[in-house]
Amino acid sequence: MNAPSFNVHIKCGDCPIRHRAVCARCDTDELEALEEIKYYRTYEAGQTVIWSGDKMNFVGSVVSGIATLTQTMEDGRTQMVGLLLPSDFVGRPGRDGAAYDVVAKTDLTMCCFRKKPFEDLMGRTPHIAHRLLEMTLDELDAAREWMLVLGRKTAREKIASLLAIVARRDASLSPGGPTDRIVFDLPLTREAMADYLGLTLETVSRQMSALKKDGVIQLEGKRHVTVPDMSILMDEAGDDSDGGYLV
Amino acid sequence: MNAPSFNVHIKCGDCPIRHRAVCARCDTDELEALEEIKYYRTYEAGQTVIWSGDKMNFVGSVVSGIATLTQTMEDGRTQMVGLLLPSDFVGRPGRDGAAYDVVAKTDLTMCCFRKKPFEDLMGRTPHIAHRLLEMTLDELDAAREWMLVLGRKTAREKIASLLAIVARRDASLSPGGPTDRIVFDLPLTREAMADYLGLTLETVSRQMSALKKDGVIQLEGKRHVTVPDMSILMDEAGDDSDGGYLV
DNA sequence: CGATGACTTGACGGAATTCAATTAGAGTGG
DNA sequence: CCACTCTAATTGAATTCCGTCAAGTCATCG
Repeated sequence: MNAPSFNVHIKCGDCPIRHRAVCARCDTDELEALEEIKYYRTYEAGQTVIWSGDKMNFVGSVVSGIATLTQTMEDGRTQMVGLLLPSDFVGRPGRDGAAYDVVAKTDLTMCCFRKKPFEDLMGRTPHIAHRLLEMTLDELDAAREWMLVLGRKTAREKIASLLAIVARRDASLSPGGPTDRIVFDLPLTREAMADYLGLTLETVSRQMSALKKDGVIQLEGKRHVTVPDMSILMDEAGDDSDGGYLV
Repeated sequence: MNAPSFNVHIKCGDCPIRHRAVCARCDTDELEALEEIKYYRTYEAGQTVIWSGDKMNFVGSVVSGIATLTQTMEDGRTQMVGLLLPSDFVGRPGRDGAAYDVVAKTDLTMCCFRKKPFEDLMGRTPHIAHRLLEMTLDELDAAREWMLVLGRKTAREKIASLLAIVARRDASLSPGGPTDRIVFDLPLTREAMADYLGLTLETVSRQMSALKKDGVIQLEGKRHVTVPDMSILMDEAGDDSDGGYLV
């Protein structure tokens, strides 16, 4: 088991998630205080960042890479309950134990703060507390959106919903009008998709094939997806065309 | 359609949810400021408190009664995404539109604040902001617990999980050791249970009958439930025996 | 007493899981 | 470069659980 490494360091001013993370509203002084107590960690794809039930002695933000939040039942059934993308916050101020497993799905860089100093700083810095509240409310909305997906959508709609989320996120990062074709790489294996969607990986595979056959998506290799017409995909997802979405 | 009524008034000091709601950490001065801007509303069972998409001009706490938070797809499929019990907070500071329908399931009393004054007060009152963050984090945990239920549990486990939650809540309010039999009234119709669990009402009914036949629960009438042995119910729910739970 | 709403029960069909076999692709080493 | 291995993914066949449709019960209320 390979340990996380600590060799990186970035100035907050140069940080790629500066304007989206928990520090987004901080002024120069506040950033300096954060700079004092922060440190970086990197994890390799597949490494577990935090085990459910373990004591958490740090909180932090995802700087780059993707991680998942999952719950597991005794008999091994697992459900992903969150997808952590750059700028997302990990950990809960005011609680010691971790409630979920956090697993790096790609190589991952985290900006960490020891919990106690961070909590103290948060007490003195309303900008941080306020931004964290805002982010937590967004996550709660995302979780509730996902409850509709898990509870009421068919397998085909679930797959389309997931693809739509990933497609949207990528579209927001790259240029091109809303009617343009969207191309992206799935950051998740079929198994991880299944864990997110409350399906088996076989069902995921079958529905991916079906969406491909029906021309809703095109596939090159297993992971490279092209969406020729986003509105058709949204239709398949069963959403009213706008949809307030994850992250 | 009968309008909500406004005729109640309670002093914050005498309020039954004083120590659990968003005002829980407020000192006397802060309570006075809240007292200034608050007002009560009551709704009858069945009334819709807020329509999804409507402009929200107030936020507030449930004082007594039960309400639900639901999402609906165009074709009518609905999923409950939250159960609002006394002390729970409704509304989102910093956002205008409501994201979900809020429906009173019993007669309901709410302690309301007009949104703008509340937001201003929150900016000046870290105790309120901090408590709201804490409550939102709890709700996020509850939503994620529920994602496991929706995504991975069988119909029987879902029913058992819901009964366990209601039983626990009632047990925490009334005396009796943890091994004692627990007796309570279901606050939800079969249909509301189905909406919560991502099932049909027929399946709910069948599984209730099955749990009754197997002696996991006893039923008098449709709603009055006795749990002879809580650990058996927990077993049926598929949880590891402790479980961090809703509310 | 009929009407209404909440709930139960049965029969059937279909969607998703389970079990199992096969294929594709990436990486290793002779 | 070509076997060989390992993991990820696809595909098929059988099974099962849950949803759909339909009928019927029970309690409450005007």
